[in-house]
This record gives sequence, structure tokens and C-alpha cells, in this order.
Amino acid sequence: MFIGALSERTGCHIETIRYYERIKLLPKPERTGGGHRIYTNEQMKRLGFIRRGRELGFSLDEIRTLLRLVDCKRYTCQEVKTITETHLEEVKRKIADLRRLQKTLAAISGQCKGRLVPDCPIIDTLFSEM
Amino acid sequence: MFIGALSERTGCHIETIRYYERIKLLPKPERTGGGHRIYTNEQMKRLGFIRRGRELGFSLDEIRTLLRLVDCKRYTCQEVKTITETHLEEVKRKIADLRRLQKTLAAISGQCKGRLVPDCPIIDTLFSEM
DNA sequence: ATACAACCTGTAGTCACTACAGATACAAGG
DNA sequence: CCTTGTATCTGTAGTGACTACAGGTTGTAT
Repeated sequence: MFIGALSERTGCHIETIRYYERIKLLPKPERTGGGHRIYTNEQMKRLGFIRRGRELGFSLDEIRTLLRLVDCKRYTCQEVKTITETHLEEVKRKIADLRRLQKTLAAISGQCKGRLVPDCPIIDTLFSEM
Repeated sequence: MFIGALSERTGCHIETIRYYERIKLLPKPERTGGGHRIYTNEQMKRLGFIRRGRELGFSLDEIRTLLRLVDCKRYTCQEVKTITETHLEEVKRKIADLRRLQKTLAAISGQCKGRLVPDCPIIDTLFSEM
């Protein structure tokens, strides 16, 4: 399978696949005589792992760690769970941050009547203390 | 006021202040004979505006637009409100995304018993379809 | 006069890609 | 075999919003 086919099957851009190879998340694939990359199903599975990890918001470094555990074949479920839960905590923190943001934005936006005069509570808020 | 004092008073790193100048969010300040930047209260106010905008999650580009409206002194409240509400929508979208993420992570983490065997539902999930 | 902190410029690094330019390879049709 | 056109190649630079550093200069107090 060439890189274009892999890209279509995984939904991962070609440039991104090459990028993952460059940063050693994906192993160097075989090449044709002319230099085109040839991928196996094994490598497609690995790329799928990476993409699904990304969809769950894991950083590439976290994914690298997970893959290393898998590669070593001596990972423990506990190690994996710890990474996941740490990540989950961070997601929760981000949600809390954004909800506070949402409240503030809704509040200042609500104060604003949208009139055509240069006298705006939003600008005022930004210029004064919060 | 030198850059260090400005940094302390606004809680903005020195490098960041110079960065804002470089990208023309802050005007070039006066200098001493030796080349040290000298800031006025006016500029401190402007930096405060930027920082508070950032705390509300506005991009530097959005802040640049807001500042241009302010600088022109012919902004309308409506323009400001539109930028704010667009941003608010994006914040809401991000919250929704993260909550879906949180659910999934909690689910797969919950399935994992954290035992010391190399047979982990989290890894399985990442290797199979979602 | 000296010490030393604060400041200067310029460059490169971060994360996770994305976008290009310019060259080469592959596959199909004639 | 030759042409055409798409796919792929490498390498570099750009994104956003900073951050970090090296190596040099200035301000200020003693």
C-alpha cells in the first residue's frame, strides 16, 4: 500500500504520516526501487492507534509512551491506566476553565446592547480590572 | 517605567512584552540613551487590555481587531459584540468537544482494572475502531 | 571604579501539523 | 517504447503564542 492509500484508509493526511515517521512515531517503511513508501497492515494498525489517541486528545508524547509500552510487550495495565487518568484530569480542568470563560463572556456580552455608539461595556471590561 | 517594572505590574513576561512589540500589538516605546525601553501608563493600560483579552481566550488577532477599533475611535458596539459572540460560540463548541472526550476517557478508564497483566482494555480500544 | 542586576538583540525551540517548490516515479493509454 | 498525468519524493518554511538562551551592553549603587 502506498502512502496515498494509507492516507485514505486512515483519514490521516499524507504530510502527517511523513511527519510521524520523521519524529519516529512510525517506523521507516519499506521502499520501492524508486523510493516510494510501502505500508503493511501492521503499520496501518499502528497509525490507527495514533489517530485514535489523538482523537482522545492524547499528546504525541503520551502516545509515544503508550506505543513504547506496547512495543516492549511488558506494559502493565496500571501504567496505561495512569496515563489515561492523568489525561482525563487535564481534560476536566480544561472544561472547568472554559466554563468559567463562557460565563464571563456571556455576562459581558449580555451587558452590551450593540448600539452604534462608541461606548461599549466589553471594551470597558477589557480596559479595567477583572 | 522599564520593562521589568511593566512586567511585574501586568504579570506579563518580559519576552512576551517584546514579542507583542515585534508583532505590532504594542507601539514602539521611547528609549533611554542606552536603548532601554521606557513605558508610560498609557502603554501599561494597553498591555492590560491585551492580557485580559488573552485570559478570556481571544486570539491575538481578535485582540488586534479590537484594539484597531479602539484606536480608530470609530468602533461601534455592534462590531465588538460580534467578535465576542463569535468567540463565545467557539468556547461553547470546545466545551462540548471536551465533554465528549471526558465521557469516552472515563468509560475506557473505568473498564480497566489496573491489573499487572499485559491485557488492557484501553490499549485494545486504541487498536480497534471507535 | 567596580560590581552586578537588568536590559539589549537575535535566533532557535516548542507542539502538531500544514503548505509549498521543484524534482522524480508509477501506471495506463497509444 | 513513449507520453501523459497523477502520485510521490525531499527539504524547507510557516502557523500561534510564546519561551529560552547566548553573548553583549546599560543603569545604578557602593
